[in-house]
Amino acid sequence: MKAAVISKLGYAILGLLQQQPSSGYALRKIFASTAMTTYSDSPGAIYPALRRLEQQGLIHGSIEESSGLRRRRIFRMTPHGLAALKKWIKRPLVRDDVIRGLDEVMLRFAFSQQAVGMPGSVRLLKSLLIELTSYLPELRGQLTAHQEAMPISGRLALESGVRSYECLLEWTKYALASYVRQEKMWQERKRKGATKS
Amino acid sequence: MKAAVISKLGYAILGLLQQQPSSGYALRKIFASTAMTTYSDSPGAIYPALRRLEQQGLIHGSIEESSGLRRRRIFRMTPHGLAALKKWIKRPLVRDDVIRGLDEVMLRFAFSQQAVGMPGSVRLLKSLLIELTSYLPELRGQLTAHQEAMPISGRLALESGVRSYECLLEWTKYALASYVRQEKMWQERKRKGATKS
DNA sequence: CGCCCCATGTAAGACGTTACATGATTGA
DNA sequence: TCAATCATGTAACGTCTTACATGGGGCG
Repeated sequence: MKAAVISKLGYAILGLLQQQPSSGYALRKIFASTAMTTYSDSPGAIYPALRRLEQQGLIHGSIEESSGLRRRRIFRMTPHGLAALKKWIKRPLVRDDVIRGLDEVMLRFAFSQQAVGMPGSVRLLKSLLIELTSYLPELRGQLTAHQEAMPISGRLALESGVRSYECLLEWTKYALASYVRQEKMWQERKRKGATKS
Repeated sequence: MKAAVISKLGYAILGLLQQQPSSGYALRKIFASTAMTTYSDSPGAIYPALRRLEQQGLIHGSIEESSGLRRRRIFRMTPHGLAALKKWIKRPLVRDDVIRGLDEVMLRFAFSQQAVGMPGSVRLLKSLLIELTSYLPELRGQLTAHQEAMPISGRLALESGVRSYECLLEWTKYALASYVRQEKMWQERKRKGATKS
């Protein structure tokens, strides 16, 4: 069995289709207009990506004739697609994900709640926390080690990297805290509901 | 005349060669071991990139026989290469650079001081400041607008984006301030030197 | 009628990834 | 002598970019 290889754009599409079935054009608009602008909205990227996903049996497009407009293909996620999405989100975080693929990690997190539930989101955050706390000192070390040999702009650029990771670490803690809060509220509601009934 | 198209990796190489002539292998080690790990250290990326740059006349490699090891090609930047690097760094910042190509902007800044001097670095920072201050409110607007419709993890992911831009804005101000400080010191030294002589 | 938006697609080309190939030198 | 490191390269493959093509529908 071939390990289904799916591009980042592919996962972004899968995640969006999980939220609701959409046409290629609707996806393009999402990529073009929302904060997901990091992903390509060009037809030359999206339509081939959709075809690949369909050939892998992860999504399925059906022609919708109802509206008077040109035929539109609405894509839906298949059970296989959902499984692939879950697997991707649950994949253990490694150092390399944090260094070279942070945007992909954030994408996984963004879709995590719907796909694997709150415990899954929390797991992802916790391993992100671990990776960040192990990587940051190393990066700071590079800064102090090389700062003599670098022009000011080089040092500042490196500092910007350190800062952005520090910022992300803060966010991770904040996100975890808000999940804890959420869970407490949920428990509370459950308790109240139990006493009432 | 063809507009020399240079990839991000190409510019990264140009910038490093500006600092000092290096072999392909040395460049690979830099990409593999320093904070520049975002750029590929695979030979399949670097050697073709070097060849392209050489064909465009931006760098020139000369075989160094001296050491007993296998022949090594040391690449040096040509005047054309320096011109291309400067042009790239001076290129006006647009919204899109900030949204889709922040890492490239940081790369430009990192090399700016050596290539175009402190005034060039400051110019880059100032336009980054402008773009960020115009983009951030828009991004925050998206957050408030869509937050009802998103799962918590989606909202948090978007918040992480907002925060990282806020963090970058802070850094930009900090970097600008340290250039101002630097300039003051420089003026100071000049004044003292003048009184002494 | 011309123009813009909806909506889908294809083709050429550039670039990076992965994997393989080569070969010399150093050290266990 | 076997493995690791230095050092350069090539080939197949996948994906994105850019640009073009097509065609219906609404609007001034």
